[in-house]
This record gives sequence, C-alpha cells and structure tokens, in this order.
Amino acid sequence: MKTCVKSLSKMQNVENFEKWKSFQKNPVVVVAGPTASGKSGLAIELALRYDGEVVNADSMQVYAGTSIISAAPSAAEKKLVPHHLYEIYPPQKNGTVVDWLKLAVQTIREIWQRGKLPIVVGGTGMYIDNLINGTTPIPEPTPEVRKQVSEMKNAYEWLIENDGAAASMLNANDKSRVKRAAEIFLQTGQSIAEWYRKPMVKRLPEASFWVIKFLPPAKELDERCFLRFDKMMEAGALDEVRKLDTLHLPNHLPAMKMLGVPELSAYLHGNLSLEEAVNLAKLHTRQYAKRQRTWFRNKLNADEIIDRIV
RNA sequence: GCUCGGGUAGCUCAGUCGGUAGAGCAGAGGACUGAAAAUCCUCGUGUCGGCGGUUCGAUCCCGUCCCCGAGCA
Repeated sequence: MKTCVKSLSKMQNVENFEKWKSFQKNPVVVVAGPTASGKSGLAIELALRYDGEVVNADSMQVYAGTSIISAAPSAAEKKLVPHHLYEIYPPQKNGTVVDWLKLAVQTIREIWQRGKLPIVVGGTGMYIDNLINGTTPIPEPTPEVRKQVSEMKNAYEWLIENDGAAASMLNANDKSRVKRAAEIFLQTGQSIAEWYRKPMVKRLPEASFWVIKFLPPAKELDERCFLRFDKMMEAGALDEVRKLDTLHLPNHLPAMKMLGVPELSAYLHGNLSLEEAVNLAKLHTRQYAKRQRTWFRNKLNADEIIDRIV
C-alpha cells in the first residue's frame, strides 16, 4: 500500500483534522473526487490509521457482479478494513439517490455505535451533496404516475401547458429532469419549482463532515483512466460484461450504462472491434472524469483539497 | 500510363446555381436536489490540396501540377 502512504502525506491538514475529530461526537470523513484519482487508497489508509470503516458513495459500485468494470476496491483491499454498500443490489435494480441515502445513513449510524469512524468514499457528486446538505422531501411518485409520464409523447409541452414554472426552469431537451418535473406535478399538484423553494431536510443532521476532495490535473488523470481500463481488461472485464449480457437487461438500467458495458457489449455482439470498443470506453471514461471534475471543483466545499496525482 | 471519384475545422463529411463556408464527432468551459458512470447548456477563421487563368470578385468555372481511392491497361 505504498501509494496510500504517499496520499496521506499529501494531506496538508492532518493536525487540523485530528483536532477537529477529537471534538466531534459524530464525525464523518468524506473522500470525493473523479474516477481513478486515488480515493479508495486514501480511504483505506485513513481507516487503518483512525479506526474507520469505509462506506461506498458510488452509484455504480452498488451493483453486484460489476466490481471490475466499476473499479470497485479489490477483495484484498476490502479485507484490510470493513467496506460497506458495495455490490448490494442486483444489476436488475434501478437504484436512486434516496435508496442510497437511507442505507448510508443507517450504515454510518451503526459505525458510530461500534465506536468507529465512518469514511464515505465515492465519485457520485449528487449522493455526497445530498448526504451533506440534505434533500427536499418530495413525495415519491406512484407507479401509475410514472407510467403516465413515460407514455407522454412530449413531456415538455405537457409541462408548458400544466406547470409553466417548471417548464421555464428546465431545458426542453433535458429529458430526465423534464420527466421528473412532470411526475412531481402529477403526483403532488405542486410545481417542482415550488418544492425546491422549501427548506432542505438533512438525513443525517447529527453528523459533522470533514471533506477531502481530489482535483488532479486533467492530463495526468486521463492517463490513469486509460491505464486503468487496460488493467480492467486484463482482470477480466470482458467476462463480467459477458455475464451481464446474458441477463438480457433493458439498456436503460444503470448497470447497463456503466462505463465500458455498452462498448464491450457492442464488441460481443460484433458491432465493434475489440480495439474500437476499448478506445471508446476510454474516451467515455475521460469525458466522465471531466464532468466529475467540474462538479467537485464548483459544487463541493472541502476542508482539504488534493490537487496532485499521488 | 489512361479513365472515373475524391482532396473543405483535429476526424467523418455537407455546402456555396461564383459574393471568402457549416453539421456530427472530438476538444474547452458550464449546469446539476429521487436514472447522476445519468441528463443537458454554451463555444467553430479553416492558406475550402498547390500554382496559374477567366471575372469587379473564385473554395465553387477553366487549365495544370501534386496526393488518396476504384477501375482499365
């Protein structure tokens, strides 16, 4: 675990952190950052040093049978320290932020009860943001409402006619948000714009967070992403995708949209050469890392920023 | 060597009945509250292969040369 030692030494505020921790009743460490930036390694090192347990905050590593392609920690790494919320859902499930929040809150409280330090690690900005800052308590749409919206020919036009406030704050092409807004209006009779004006509710109000974020230089991170994908291929990523493929799941499911899955699956179906598939997967990984960088740079406040590859 | 296609943005190509050009992809930046590894927004000057000619004006027409592809020899 040589890299881990290096990454901890990159922390500038170890003393501040220790001081902070000693005063907190319910401390939570958050390790956030783009894919392949070294989060997992740092999390394990922190856990070893401060008697902690790792909690996954990655929207893909929750699905079973995807540990290679989703870049989840290896079995060996997981043995060093307790790891939670990895591979907890079957790939058929369409998990949501709120599903994760419920489990994360419960898991963190259990870790405190054991007298341990929870260390939340992940690259899914929205999950981390919602854990720290809370969510607006909007009632869940029923399956009937969902169906009604999914059958709409043009949900945005429907919004213009029925919920102008929502329509004006959304882009017509932003399908997932338009759908969500339509569902909320049908379900609650209130515009999502009104709901967003209400105060957020914290799911874990008793917690104090110490946030560490990785913001590595783009170029170096890209290289790491590419190298890592080659390693995934060596480790059997193709077999993992082949197994997923035999389940014949609808391709709108999160597990089917995981980086590398559509590409390698296209290769298995003869629609791409292996080289093309790998290159495309690398490209998409790079683009994803860029979106993550934007999110973490601009949206997540941190106590500690690690801006170098470790 | 001849014939036919092509040579236009980093890549694939569109287009200009002659008034110096535009899409997709890539790239850069940004958004982001129940699919978030999702979904979406903004940003395009490039000797229009070289050189001549015709023209007020050519990337577009003509000539010639170079390069790529296919066919014929």
